[in-house]
Amino acid sequence: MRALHHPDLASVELATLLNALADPVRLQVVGQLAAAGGVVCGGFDVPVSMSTLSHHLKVLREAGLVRVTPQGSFRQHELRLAEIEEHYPGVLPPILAAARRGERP
Amino acid sequence: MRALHHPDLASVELATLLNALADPVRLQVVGQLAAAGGVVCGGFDVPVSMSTLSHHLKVLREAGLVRVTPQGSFRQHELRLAEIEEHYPGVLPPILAAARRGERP
DNA sequence: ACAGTAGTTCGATGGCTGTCAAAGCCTCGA
DNA sequence: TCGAGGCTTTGACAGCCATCGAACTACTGT
Repeated sequence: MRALHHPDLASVELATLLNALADPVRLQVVGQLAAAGGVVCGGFDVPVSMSTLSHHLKVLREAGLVRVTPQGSFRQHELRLAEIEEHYPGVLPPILAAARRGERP
Repeated sequence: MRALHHPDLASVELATLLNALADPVRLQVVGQLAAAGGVVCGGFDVPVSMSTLSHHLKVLREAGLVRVTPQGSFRQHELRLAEIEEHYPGVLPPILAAARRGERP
């Protein structure tokens, strides 16, 4: 499999990070990642096709928001909370809280 | 002049708010608004044309981020900090801080 | 009334983006 | 080795978006 690049948070623009979060589907994804402690793999509950979900996960990864680690034929996704907190302190937690508050089916 | 609509923050989606902030120019604008206490009118220091700036200010206004009040032939822009804080507590301040930290000419 | 200044809107354009189905990889288990 | 499951990539497409110059509106001062 390909290299699976994760950018250094220092090289990620704030606008890029916010842009990655500025989509309802991706907001749902990070919300579920935060709720599940990052253990979820492809079992996300989102209203899009598999290929579209894959695209969104790629956007999140390239924005430095999630780390993807292949484990067998699965892939584990987790939020890079600590690193983000280091470079953009205080930015992510309130957004996660608002996202969690905002999804009630 | 037209009605100059300002949305109720309760009807603004989180994704909309983040999307309004997910642009370098608009991030600069809100950064300067935060720094200047919201008194600036059209004296923004941004690398785009007047019409483009006007477009960005419209996006920010329709996302509930700024309030625009016509004063004579000028227009005063200010952040709706308190209202945003009420509906999305803790979201804006860290972003403003990061934006301020991120612009050094 | 007139000219000037502040700002918006229009029309056009090129680029980016979210979406899907279909085809392609990897990895595991039989 | 073969098949199946899990995920990615490709190709295509429609819609949105940032950008500009030019035309337009609105207000002020003379």
